[in-house]
Parts: sequence; structure tokens; C-alpha cells
Amino acid sequence: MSKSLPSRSENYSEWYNELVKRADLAENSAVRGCMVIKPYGFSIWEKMQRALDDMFKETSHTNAYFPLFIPKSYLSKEASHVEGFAKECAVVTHYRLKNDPNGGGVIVDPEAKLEEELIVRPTSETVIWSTYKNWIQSYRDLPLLINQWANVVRWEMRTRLFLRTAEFLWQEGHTAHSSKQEAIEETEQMLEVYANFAENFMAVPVIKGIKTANERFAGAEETYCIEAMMQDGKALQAGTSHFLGQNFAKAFDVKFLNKENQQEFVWGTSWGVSTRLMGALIMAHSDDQGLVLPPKLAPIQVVIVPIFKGEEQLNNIKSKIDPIVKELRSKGVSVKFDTTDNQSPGFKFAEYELKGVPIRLAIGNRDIENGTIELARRDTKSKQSMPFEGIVDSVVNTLDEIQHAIYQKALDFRTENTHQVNTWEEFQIQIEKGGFISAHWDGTSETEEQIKELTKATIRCIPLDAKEEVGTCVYSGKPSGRRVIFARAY
RNA sequence: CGGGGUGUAGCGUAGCCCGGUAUCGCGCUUGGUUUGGGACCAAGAGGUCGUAGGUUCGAAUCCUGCCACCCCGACCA
Repeated sequence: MSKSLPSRSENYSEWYNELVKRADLAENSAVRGCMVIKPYGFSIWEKMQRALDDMFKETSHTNAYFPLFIPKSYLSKEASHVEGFAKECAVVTHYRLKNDPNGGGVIVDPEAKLEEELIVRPTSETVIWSTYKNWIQSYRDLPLLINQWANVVRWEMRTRLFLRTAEFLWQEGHTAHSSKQEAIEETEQMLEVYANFAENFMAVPVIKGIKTANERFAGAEETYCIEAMMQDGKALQAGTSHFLGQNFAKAFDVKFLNKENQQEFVWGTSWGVSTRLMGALIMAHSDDQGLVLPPKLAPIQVVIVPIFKGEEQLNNIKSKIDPIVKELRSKGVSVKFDTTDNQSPGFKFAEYELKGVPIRLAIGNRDIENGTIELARRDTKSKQSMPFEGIVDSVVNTLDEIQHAIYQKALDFRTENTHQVNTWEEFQIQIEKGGFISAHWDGTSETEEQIKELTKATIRCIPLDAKEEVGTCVYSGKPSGRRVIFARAY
């Protein structure tokens, strides 16, 4: 194994692939397109889950679990929904194996064909709405605010660890409401939750917006999204929230009796984020030395590396450090005190940098004599000798600083790489340089498709905060009322 | 599904053209010396050469089929 990673500038995607493996986040599995999420990677995902789940609970949602398998007939009930997912569904056709009479292990028992084939869920709208039909009778049953943490399967042609895998983990919220207005508010609220999570926990700035018809979720009336910029200038959709209108209510006949004793179809939403966020996290902050993790999601926030000769020195260091570890933990800081002696300090430094540990403390005999300790920041690679007294406060403050600093760095990067463009010539030049392009668009799918064909750039979103501004479409020259965000995307 | 590439120890590789059962590095084990930015010495363990068949006295090497994975396209969160 070579010591250093491929560099981002030389080969961004190779850098990403190597980093994911070398930092022990995930690896490819025996099944094509599926990944094994390794303990270190899963710890980060667990932290994401925890933070998000708390936010869902704070907004009155409760968790439940719906089955992995969906009867085939369900999927065909909502026309555009089927169309959107049909091409990437895994199908269960049999329920039994048997020994191959000709030897050679097991074969599918042809006798055991399922009467109705089952689809492995690519998303759960259909099972959930077929269940909601039984749960909802009156306006008093609404709103119904449910989330589930689950795995889903989408049989993708080309996969990449975390960014696009055949099976992935996610959460999907599915809510039902008595009014259109309330459902829209829910959709917007959850988008806000996602944006808040991305910015405050992942330290990734996002643009909140609405998808164009082309990019909209199959079965939704409106798809809201948060879009983030990766260090190669490409966009990554980090979360989506859909206003489903009454589409699924109609498809699954979910009605409620309103206060006026009239039957009405309910209004729905669904919203999700997936293990793809791991990809966003990695690509937003990390450098050629390895991961850079925001303190709020780092499995290990502080690593302490002792520098010692022999057991006596180590014990001496331990007696100083053990109380520090205790105190940090009491303040909710996760600390690893790495006292193993089979690796040199230098090796450990490199290793914890690769894994993105935000703060490293190093302490040796010299420090003990001077009453100091060395504090190194992963994000800036800076290190300084600090007084041993008060180190706990310094660590806590520095963690906070790092959280803000990496957000600011990502925000500055995005600002530098976002350009207003007014002509088609400019557009073609700028898109090759990467980044986001803010430009006028005439609102038609034809134009959007043309631009995609010519430049591989898609409309990432119509920003929610887009100013009303008279302009002309960058491609067609037709009138436009606001700018939209174009980019090449993951 | 098209185009390209690769399968040799846990990982990365040499050998293949020109057949004689396998090279080197990392990692691992044991012992010793080390430790302020990826330590060193010594001794070890570890391989159905992707798979099935063929040619041959003999196949990692030549031939054929199959499988898997990676990269590039069409599809997608």
C-alpha cells in the first residue's frame, strides 16, 4: 500500500475512491453495486442518524417500519411513479431453493414460483399509502407524521461507494394532511430541517430550491431539494422533500371525512436523505492527506498520542492524561488516547489525519517538563504548543472553531465557484470550469434538455430565494423571470 | 447493453511475448533495538496464479468458453 493518496487535482474520482477505502469507511462487496459500510464509516452514519432523528422528533414525527417487499400491483397504481422506478427494480419471483439433482449446489425451485411477484422497495410510497388507507378515516386522524429508517434497492447501472449504490440506507418520511397548505408547509419545513442539518452538522452550505419538471420525483407535484457543491465543482443533491399533492391518495383511495362531514382525498408529502450524505461529507471537506470531518459528526473528536520511551515514561504521561480524558468525556467530547506502542507517533499522526480526526493532542517527556501539550488541527494542519493547564477548554473551543471554519471554507469555495452568466458563449466556457452557474432560463423542458445534451449541465434547482428579475434565457433568448442554478452533477 | 482494461498471498505488483509449479514491496507472526511526522535488524507464516476445458512429457505463461471486477458512455438519489 502506498503511503499517500492520489491527489484531488490529478484525479478527483480516484482520490475519492481511495479515500473511502483507506479511511476505512466502506468497501465493495461480493454483490455488484452493493457496499459494506465499515465500522468507522458506520459510526459517522450513526451520528448523522442520531442528529436527524432528533430533529424529526422535535418536529412531531414518529418512527415506524414498513416491509421491504412490495406487491408488484402496488407499484403500477400511480402512473408516473411506476415510470420513474420500473427500470431499476429488483424482483422476487420465487420463495424456495432446492438441491440441484445434477449436483452443483442449490437451484431455484421452479415449483416455488410466487403467485404475485414482489418488488424490493426502491422507495415506500406505495406500501405506505396502501396502509394509510386503513389508518385514516377522519380529519382527527390527521396529520399523520411518520418516518422510517430503512434500506432500499435501486438497480443502478453504474455505482460508486456512497454516492450511488444498488442498495443504500436512508430515512423516508411519509406524511398525510387534511389540507394542501399544511402539506406544503410540511414539505418546506422538512427541507428546512435538511438544510439546517447539512449546514450545522455536516458544515456543508446548501442551496434550497425547487426542482424543474424534468428532475422532479416521480409522483410528486413539487420536489424541493438542497444542493451542495463538491470540491471538483460538481453539484450533489443532498436531500429532497416532495409535495405529493393528492396523487397517492387518489391512487390508493385514501380519504378522510372533514369537519363538514364530506369525503376528501388527503394531501401527502415524502422526504428523504440517504447514505449519499456520506459522499457529500467526504467530498466537501477532505484534502490530499485524507478525511476532514466536522467535529459534530466525527466518531473520534480528539486523539491523544503519547510520545514515550519505555513503560515508565508512558505511565508518567498516563497519569497526566487520564484525568484530561475523563474531563473531556464529561463534557461530551469523544476522545481516543492511543497508548499502543506497535506504531510510531509519526505513523499515528498520519493515520488519524487520514481518518479526519479534528484535533490531535501530542504529549511527550519534553512537554511534561515544560508543562505543555501540542494541539494540532486537522482542518488547517496547524499545530501549536499550549499550556497544559486549561487544555480541556482549549480543546472544546477549538472543536467549535473547526466546525465553523470548515463551513466557512466550503461556503467561500462555493461563492468563488458560482458565476452569473448572461450569454450562451459565456455559459459554455464557464461550465467547463466547473461550479455553479446562475443564469436565466425560459422555463421549458426543451431548453433544459438541449442544454443538458450540449453541456452535460442540468438545472440543479430554482433557488427559493431567487430574486424576481427580468432577463432573457441564456440559451433560447426567450423572457425569464428569475435565475436558476445550472451545474454538472453527481 | 456498447467500447476499453484487469484478474498471481490480506493489499499493491514482477513473471506471460519466448511453457520447466512463482518475484518484490507493504502488511502479518516471533525476538530484540526504537519512538517529537508514516522506525530498524533478524527469523518466520502465508499462493487451487479468477474459473472450466483444450494443446503439451510439462501451463501463471499458448488456445477456447465462462465468470467477476474496474474505467469510459446511455439511466439515476
